[in-house]
Amino acid sequence: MLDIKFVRQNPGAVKENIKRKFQDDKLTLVDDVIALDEQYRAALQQAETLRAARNKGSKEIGALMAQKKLDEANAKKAEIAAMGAELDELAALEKELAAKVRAIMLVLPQMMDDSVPTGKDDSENVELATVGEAKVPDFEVPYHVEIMENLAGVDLDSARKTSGNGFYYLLGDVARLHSAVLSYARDFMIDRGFTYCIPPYMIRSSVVQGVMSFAEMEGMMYKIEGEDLYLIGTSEHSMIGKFIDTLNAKESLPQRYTSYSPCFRKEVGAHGIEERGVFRVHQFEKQEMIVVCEPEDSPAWFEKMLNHTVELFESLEIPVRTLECCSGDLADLKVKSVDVEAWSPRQQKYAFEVGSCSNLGDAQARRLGIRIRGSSEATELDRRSNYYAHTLNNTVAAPPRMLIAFLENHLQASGTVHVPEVLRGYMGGVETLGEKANAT
RNA sequence: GGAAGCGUAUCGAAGUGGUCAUAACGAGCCGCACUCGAAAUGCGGUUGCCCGCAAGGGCACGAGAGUUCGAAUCUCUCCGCUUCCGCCA
Repeated sequence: MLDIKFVRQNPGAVKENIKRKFQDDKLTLVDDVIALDEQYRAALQQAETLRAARNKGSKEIGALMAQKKLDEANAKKAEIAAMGAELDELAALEKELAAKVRAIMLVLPQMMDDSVPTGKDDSENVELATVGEAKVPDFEVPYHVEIMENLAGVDLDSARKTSGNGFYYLLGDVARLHSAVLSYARDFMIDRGFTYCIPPYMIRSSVVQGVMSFAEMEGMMYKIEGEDLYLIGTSEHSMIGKFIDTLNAKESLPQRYTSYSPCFRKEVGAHGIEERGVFRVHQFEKQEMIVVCEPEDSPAWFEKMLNHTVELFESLEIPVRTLECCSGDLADLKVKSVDVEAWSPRQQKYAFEVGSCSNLGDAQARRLGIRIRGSSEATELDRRSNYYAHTLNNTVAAPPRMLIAFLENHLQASGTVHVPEVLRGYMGGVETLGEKANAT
């Protein structure tokens, strides 16, 4: 959400930002909201003037009552009661206008970073870098479900019966690999100064509305029947929500967490839920990182966080590329976003989106009330009022999707799967998966 | 899940329909004084949001709604906390 003052003062820039996102239908909203805001402030002023008069009168009644001047008090009461209707009307108008302004403000996209390339949709995202050697094997790499089945590592038939499409049973070495990757990712981030956290997996609607746009909420979030609770789509939701309505001391920033959680997503409208396998599923697990920081520090944190993920994949010997989200593909709350895509030896392209690093600027902070206490320097001139923090989030590792990339890239011609050095400690020292199966 | 109690500033806590919310009282924190320095003591300061160029005004006592000329105070709903009971990993 933007600052209404910013919109008022920079309508041109706001419109330009909307155009760059190819959301021309929202252009008229800018002038609409400025006009509504003006009406709102006028109504507010009128209502406040009336309230001031009422407060003053009520105080006088109190004084009269104390002096036992009942007649005068009653006369005053009638006088103020007469103002009641007008005040009610103005209060209703004020409320209505405020709601209208907010409704539009929630729909206006966040101002993007200048560095975001202009483009209509995901086809115009821009490759930034490739890391690792993208290999094309000299044998045929099967579909990931087949690789997993060869390791006796997945049971989709049973999952369809118990839960439906988009769910899975992971078994044996594949399940262990799943846990190993998460544990390794956790420690990888702890080593980089992030605090490990296990958050609530359900959150209230007020928090949901703070961390994402309405459209996202509809398409992603599972609601618990009869409760004001939603299953989280990512631990980012709980982790940013953790800071709701806080006024933070400068010294307490940056806040850096790496959080683990299962993630639940409806994937409404996502064509791909029909995709066979575990690429797009209703339930997965994720090691995440989030940062709450000073506004001026968010671009630097963005780079650092992105590098962490790239380095993690490098250490797992999985080639990746970074792909900058273009303006049209960038979610409305985001200032900037870069995806990490893993190499698919089977498809011979970077096919797997395994991470997404985003700078939300003050969008979530403004919705949730995450503020920083301004300097309290003695002199008035140095005194800086309180201001909104910036929030960022990024994937560390999200299996089982990332296991697809893992298995494809580490599959050997023999059908076994190579376990990279860094993961062996989490796999009981195993260097190769599938050897026993081959032997028998 | 049942019962009772509670939710006021950084913390403890008073206020139970108006003259106490720039929130009593106590503590903490910051500054100053005293001191060689410190402790102790004394004095001063110390919530946030909104409108406004300003003067000023409005709002907030967990959240929301209601009663009233007027609500921290009365009523209702919700959220949270504490204690006891029940249940449970």
